[in-house]
Amino acid sequence: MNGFDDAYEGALSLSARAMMAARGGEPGYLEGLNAAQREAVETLDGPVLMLAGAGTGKTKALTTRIAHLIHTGRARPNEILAVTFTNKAAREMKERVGRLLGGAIEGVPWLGTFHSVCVKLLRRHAELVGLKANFTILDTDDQVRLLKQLILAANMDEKRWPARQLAGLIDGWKNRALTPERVRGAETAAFNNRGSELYAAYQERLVTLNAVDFGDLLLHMVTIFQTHADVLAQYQRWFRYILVDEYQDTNVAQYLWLRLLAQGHRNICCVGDDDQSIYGWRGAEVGNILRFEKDFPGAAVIRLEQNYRSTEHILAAASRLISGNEGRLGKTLWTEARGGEKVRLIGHWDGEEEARWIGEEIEALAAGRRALGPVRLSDQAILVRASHQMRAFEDRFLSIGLPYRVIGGPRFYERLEIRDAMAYFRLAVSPEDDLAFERVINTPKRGLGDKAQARIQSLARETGVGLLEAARLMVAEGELSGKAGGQLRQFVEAVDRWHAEIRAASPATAVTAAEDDELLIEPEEGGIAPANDHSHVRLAERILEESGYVEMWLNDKTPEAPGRLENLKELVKALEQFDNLQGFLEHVALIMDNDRDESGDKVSIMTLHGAKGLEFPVVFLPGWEDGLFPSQRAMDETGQKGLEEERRLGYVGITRAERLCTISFAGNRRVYGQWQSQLPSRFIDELPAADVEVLTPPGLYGGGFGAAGAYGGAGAGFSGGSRLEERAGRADVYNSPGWKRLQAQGGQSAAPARRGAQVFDADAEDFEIGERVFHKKFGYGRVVATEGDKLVVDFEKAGEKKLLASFVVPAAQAGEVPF
DNA sequence: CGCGGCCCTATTTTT
DNA sequence: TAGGGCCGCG
Repeated sequence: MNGFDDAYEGALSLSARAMMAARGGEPGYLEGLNAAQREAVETLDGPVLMLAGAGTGKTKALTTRIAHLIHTGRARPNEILAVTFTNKAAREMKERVGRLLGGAIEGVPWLGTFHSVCVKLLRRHAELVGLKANFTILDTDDQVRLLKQLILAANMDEKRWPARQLAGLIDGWKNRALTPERVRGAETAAFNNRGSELYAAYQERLVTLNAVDFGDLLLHMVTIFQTHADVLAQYQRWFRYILVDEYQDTNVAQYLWLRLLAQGHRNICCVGDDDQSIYGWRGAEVGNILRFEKDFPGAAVIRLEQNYRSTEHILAAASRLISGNEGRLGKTLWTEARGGEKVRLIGHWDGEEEARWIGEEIEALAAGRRALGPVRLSDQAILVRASHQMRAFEDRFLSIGLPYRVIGGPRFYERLEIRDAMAYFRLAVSPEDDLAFERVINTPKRGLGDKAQARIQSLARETGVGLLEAARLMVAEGELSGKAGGQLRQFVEAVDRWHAEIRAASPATAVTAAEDDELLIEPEEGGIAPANDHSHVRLAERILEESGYVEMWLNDKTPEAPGRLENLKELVKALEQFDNLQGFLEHVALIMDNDRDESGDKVSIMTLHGAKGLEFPVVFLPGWEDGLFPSQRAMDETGQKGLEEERRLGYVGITRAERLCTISFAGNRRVYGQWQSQLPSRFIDELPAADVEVLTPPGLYGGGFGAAGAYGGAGAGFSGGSRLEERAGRADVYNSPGWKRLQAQGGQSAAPARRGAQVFDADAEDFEIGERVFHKKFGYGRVVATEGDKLVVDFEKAGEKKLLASFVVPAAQAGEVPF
């Protein structure tokens, strides 16, 4: 996991071949760039917006730009800040920059995720937000546990007001750079009127615990920059050139952070593609990219439009689909590639059949029984909208013995046993880490149940010390009887022992104080471990042994236990690459990577979101059915905006394919255990007929997909107009019992229901706070707040939801509604 | 404290 | 349908 740092270092010290390969006085790395890429590389000063369509070589442009900045002497490596969203992207960039530069370069660029860069900065300035430099970073799990405590402390029903929901709310605020004081208006009323209050309490608690959550990493830095001009000035001077990857995914906090850093020299280069913005639901603001030119007047806007990935048909289908969105910056992707397969479209009777067909198709491709010639399994991918769709494929592939790999899923560092082990390590490093204490005090069971823990808690509160100290007091006073008392004593002693050992090994763990004018810290991630005696690895093993944790799993006879022990071994092994436990914990908090073995010839199954940035020769896009894709929920919650994001998701999906893209849908699908008839996705209607080949499955059900008629007759007529009527008119071509049933049942399926709801063309201002309303799916509730065209409604059954006013009717009218 | 049964809910996910 | 969380019993 840390290998890339070593690779990076290694690459930097390689021979300077790439740079020496100058031709006509030009550095060799400029060769092979097209005109636009070259412009993006050579326009070094001032703001640059690089609009890079899918498959247009943006990483190449970005990394070459970094190399060019360094090579031309424009900046020293460590004066360059390059931020990405994922560790994977950061790693890839590091490798490629290293390869480009070759020669002996002094220092390395600050190249990492927003979060990892922020941690390093925040450690230097922690005291400015009331933290100590060694603060811990909580993950979602810790966060939720903490919030749960606060909700209970506020005397709220944790069932009606789930901590997860509050976590989401707070996350959203942090994404928008809202500190508790800054939450205002209707939003203060969120979460049973206690939202901002609980948020404030949570922040206080975090400071007490000397902890931050992921959102805080950015938020605290923005706060520091906004309130300490000297600190900001220092970094503005230091980071002379800034590069940002996937700019369309930045949220408000990240945007502010970047703007603050760049506003002096304005040497900022943002790379993004508004058409690939698919993370709006977690706070990303496409607006950031759309208004770049306003924020940075005089910005050079460079479009990367030549696609090197896909066939012309695939590109044409994707382009047509995305053209349905409004407010795009607009790009026209083109390719020199001619010919190739059309996008294939096929309908199936149900989800199982779809999985069966795709399985057979994959095998046929692998065996070379298709026009493309043999395609390895690892060159084929299935991209689904929602992870539950994966199951049908897994079931099918298991039964036919087709090797597959699910990408995504539960991550290594999120596993129970890993989190437990980490909590032990955390406690050993920082005995005052109360959250870690809570997590492991009774794991394995030590007879220290709720009652004993409550007593420790209250003693800690009374005396104002941490939990471990309180536990020590209780032991000293002999307040806990018999077995539990002995166990607690042993626990405290063990932690003391581990901690003493760590201190002996590295007495000066304190982060060096910040110098005023110079950044002495090195940007690279910790963990390049030379003279590493591995004593911390042995300590970690002992911690897991002495705590009884390993034994606990040895004694466990559930089928998962052996796997968990394996994982623990793997965890300990990962430690070898670090100097000490502290370094490991630091690193791991941010690298929640889940690279699993990418070896083996297997089909990949993943979500569309997970596929962003990847490419495959052959791509299957199943489940293109209205309500599933586009997702009903996305449309309910954010209306047109949501639909457009879904469309971008479709665009991302199609553009992953290099040579063959197959879209499919099923007429019937089991949803929450109930059979539902489905309508083909509206996005299918938006594909260009000339680039699509409609496959009719022989002998399965009559007629196949109605597109044959549609394309032949109506042509472009599928967009616009009354879709409902059109679909009804086409019902004869959906010649399947499922679709017939749909007709008979009218409002039973998702699509007609949606239209039913839309009968009420209401604006948010038509509703009053406190008004009782009815929603088709969520039932009755009261309006808590209005926000633009949206309402925040506290539903009796469903809890609080934010949705478009048009999906809700006054409760009084609900009786008259023809649902 | 552990287990069995009941109830409830049910995208997308990175750091 | 299915999995997770919670409660109550032994």
